[in-house]
Amino acid sequence: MDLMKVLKALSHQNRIRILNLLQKQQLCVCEIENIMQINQSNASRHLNKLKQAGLIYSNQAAHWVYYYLNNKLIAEHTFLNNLFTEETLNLEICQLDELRLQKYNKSNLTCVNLSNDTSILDKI
Amino acid sequence: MDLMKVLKALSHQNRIRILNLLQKQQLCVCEIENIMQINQSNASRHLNKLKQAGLIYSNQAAHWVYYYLNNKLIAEHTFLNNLFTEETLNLEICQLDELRLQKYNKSNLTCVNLSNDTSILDKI
DNA sequence: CTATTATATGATTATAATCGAATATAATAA
DNA sequence: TTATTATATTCGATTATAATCATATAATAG
Repeated sequence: MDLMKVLKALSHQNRIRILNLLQKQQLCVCEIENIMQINQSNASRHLNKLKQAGLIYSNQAAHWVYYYLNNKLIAEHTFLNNLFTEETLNLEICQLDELRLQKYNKSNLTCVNLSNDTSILDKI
Repeated sequence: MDLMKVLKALSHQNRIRILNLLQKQQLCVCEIENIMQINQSNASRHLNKLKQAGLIYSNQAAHWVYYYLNNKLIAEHTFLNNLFTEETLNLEICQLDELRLQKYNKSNLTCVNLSNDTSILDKI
């Protein structure tokens, strides 16, 4: 692990939000985009930075690229584990993200129809 | 604690080096400057950023301003404790810093005469 | 095949962070 | 008092990072 690269990857709020969401479940770019309410290229770029730092992996399924945590790395580096389990959720914005994630999970939205109707998430 | 502010403070190598050194003992600006072999304004600015993030405190004694870790904050946030006890020392540059700190401690140099003769540290 | 869609990337601009040199400030010593 | 010293800060320049828009790529559906 390149510690400085990881610490730099952790130094932006959007990336902390992404990592916090991925703790709950793997998500594809379009899901992250809509839950976090940021645009597509912004999401994609932050994901790439996290991937370059080794914090996440990706996995393509049809059109969609799913991102998920590198749990091995996190388990091997206690400070990462503690950061994600004890700290990130205290950020208000991360709490909002989780609310939107829950709402998304309870809805009938999926990657397939998400782009047609984001009104459920917009209201949060 | 402002998590994002702390994470941003942790995202620069010089600041990680400073925190790693302060784990061992409190140090004044001129000591940090010479041990890390960076210039005075660089040292002062990074120290200020760490102070603004709440990671360190300072204490003036005569001419000299000593900086020391906010151990309470670190104890209350396990990820910080783990970062400093398990990760930073793995950085080569931090190991070199510690060698220089040891050499400094064994020498007859102090804040008072440090500026006259830094040759001991230069050689490392 | 063509059309559509999700994601990545290029190009540009905007914003933020860092740096070294010089200066300001404040403490001390003479 | 004045001179000296340690640290903080200002300045201007540079570099790094981020954001947005447009386009490229690659997968799929029809």
